Amino acid sequence: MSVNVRDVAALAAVSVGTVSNVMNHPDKVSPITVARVQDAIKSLGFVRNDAARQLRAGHSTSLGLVVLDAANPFFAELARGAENRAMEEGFTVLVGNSDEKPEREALYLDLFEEQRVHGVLIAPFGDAIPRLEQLKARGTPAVLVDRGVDHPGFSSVSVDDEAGGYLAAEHLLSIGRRRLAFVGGSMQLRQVVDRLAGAQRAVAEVAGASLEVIETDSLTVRAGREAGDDIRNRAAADRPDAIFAANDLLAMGLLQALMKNATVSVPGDIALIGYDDIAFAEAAVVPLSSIRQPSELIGYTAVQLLLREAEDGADFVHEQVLFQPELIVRESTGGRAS
Amino acid sequence: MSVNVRDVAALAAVSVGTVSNVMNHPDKVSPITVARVQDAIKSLGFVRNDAARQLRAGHSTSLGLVVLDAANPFFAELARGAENRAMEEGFTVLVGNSDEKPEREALYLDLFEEQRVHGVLIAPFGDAIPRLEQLKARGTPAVLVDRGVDHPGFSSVSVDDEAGGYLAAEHLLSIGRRRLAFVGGSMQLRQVVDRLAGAQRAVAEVAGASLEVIETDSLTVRAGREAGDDIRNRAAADRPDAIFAANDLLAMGLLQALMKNATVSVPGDIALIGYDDIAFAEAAVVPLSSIRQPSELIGYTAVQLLLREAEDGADFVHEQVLFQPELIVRESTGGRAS
DNA sequence: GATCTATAATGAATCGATTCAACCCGCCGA
DNA sequence: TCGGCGGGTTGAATCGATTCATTATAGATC
Repeated sequence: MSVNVRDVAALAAVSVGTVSNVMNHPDKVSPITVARVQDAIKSLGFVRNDAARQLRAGHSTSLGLVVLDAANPFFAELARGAENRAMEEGFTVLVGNSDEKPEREALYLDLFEEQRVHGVLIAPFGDAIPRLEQLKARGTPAVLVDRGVDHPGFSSVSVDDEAGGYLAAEHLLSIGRRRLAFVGGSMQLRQVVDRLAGAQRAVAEVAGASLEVIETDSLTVRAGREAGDDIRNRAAADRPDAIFAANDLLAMGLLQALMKNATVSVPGDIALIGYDDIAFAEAAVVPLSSIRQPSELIGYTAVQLLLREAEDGADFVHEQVLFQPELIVRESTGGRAS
Repeated sequence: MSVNVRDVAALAAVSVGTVSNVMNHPDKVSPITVARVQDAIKSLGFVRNDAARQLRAGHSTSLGLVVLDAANPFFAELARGAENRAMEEGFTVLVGNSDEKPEREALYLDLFEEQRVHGVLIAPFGDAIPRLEQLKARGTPAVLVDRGVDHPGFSSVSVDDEAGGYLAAEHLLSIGRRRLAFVGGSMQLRQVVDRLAGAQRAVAEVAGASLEVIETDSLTVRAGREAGDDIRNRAAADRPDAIFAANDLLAMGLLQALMKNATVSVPGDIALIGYDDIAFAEAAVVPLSSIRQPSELIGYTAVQLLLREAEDGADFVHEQVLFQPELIVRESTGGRAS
């Protein structure tokens, strides 16, 4: 049925080794032969079998990437950055969506391991470190993205979430708000915990300021809407006067829910700031203040580190890259329209 | 270095064939042996090599999906639907991003073919049919998504774009607008052409109505912003009084650009309707009217068809599934706030 | 002409899981 | 006692590209 190197070799009247060389080391083959083999390939419609190639090579030319939510533009951009860098080196990126579920995360890691991927990028949920240790022990390096590690055994590329949380809360305080709320979850996500910690630090510095913590089950528009409904249904006096949402999806959901029936005005009654600065934040009902992260750069850099580690092997020095977040002020916290 | 079936067989004191059977046909092996082999697998940390498996099997257990823009939530949802159905049958989905570029599209199709994927789902750009014919001839079935085909050789799952375009334009006309503009591109995309055709049909039915066509180079927020800047910079009298954008990303970009410096009011000066009804449309500066498509269902159904075709082989009857679009009215065309 | 070098080309061995024809062995029925 | 049956198990053959030690050829040098 399918055409293989042997068929090509026969038609071009050369050996299989030569066909292989034409595809992988054309400089080792005379130009005339190259041409003849390529003609044969074309006329037979030969497509090389990657499985056989991989089997021999011992590992694939793919990288695995596990994200928390593929529908979140932040991760879409991160993935794009990763893909770009990978493609420059001839690698492919397989994207798996954990949906913040440990079992799905595990499933993709298993899959990637069976595929003998060159390495794994992961935005981990909960404590995936033991599993990653296992991978590493079997020769598959891993880099954590969007999440720092104290663990010296792994490289990571992330943004200083504590600093970002501080920036956000400090900004809310600077515009005179005192009864802040933090909306986010799950608390299994380090990003969320760190952003909250930063916010708490900022609040502690200002006398009379408080920070209520409203935990959500995920970082989605839906979860934001639910939290927003709860807040809207409170007596006006019990509502916070500012909300820091752990990401922009939550913030968008909050925004929709709060403004329903014109119950709450943003930023009048409640100032709102998100996190990630996704493209849609600027186009929101009330353009959303946010904390910008270099999403594409994170992916790009992570692949860089991963490939270096795969190359250098055991004597690779793990690196913890930490980018700094940036405050973007828009109308949702009283900034002028852009 | 790596552990293989032979090692497992040795430790469990059975043959390699038995190890394989434990993994693939446990019913053919006595319970005691199964247990012994599984112990050996666990204690050695054996992970089966998918490349070897695939080589023997002749094809992988993956499906390829080529989308026009992975950052577009419409395709993110479509991919999720596809993944869900695929996972139910034990398949994996590899997602490739063509970015509306023929060469990237070709690259991913090549890649998928080398990987011997079970089948391909594709939202094609331009005329990919010949290439798909080639794939099919070599045994890889393909299903077109988000795009109908007259071609009987392929299944397709799409939404009636002509009807959707008609719905959108008719709605704009029904609220009294007469000087419509269609913003979209590239015209190599059948979706865009069909939506435009539907709009033209609606406009032709109303005396005194006109439709200007403003072509963009892609269906992105950026392209929308550029088109919006152009329109904003026109003399007020030369601006259309309603715009139908070929998708929501364009519409969001248009919205941002038009409202800059409060130059143009939406829907006052210009009514605006998008297409796809992505989650962010509802949360836009001015909540966006749109044409809703069952994105997740499209992906789900497409995988369904693809797997059936892969199963049945040559005697499979190709099916053209056509969903109907739905008009969603919001403030950007004067609908009441929800 | 003999010797050496550089360049091309060869093809058997290899990667690891799966398959399948052959085999083993205990047991039943004749 | 023997043939037959069938659940378990075996292990060589297989998938297809790549590698590498070996061989062949042409050209250069003395």
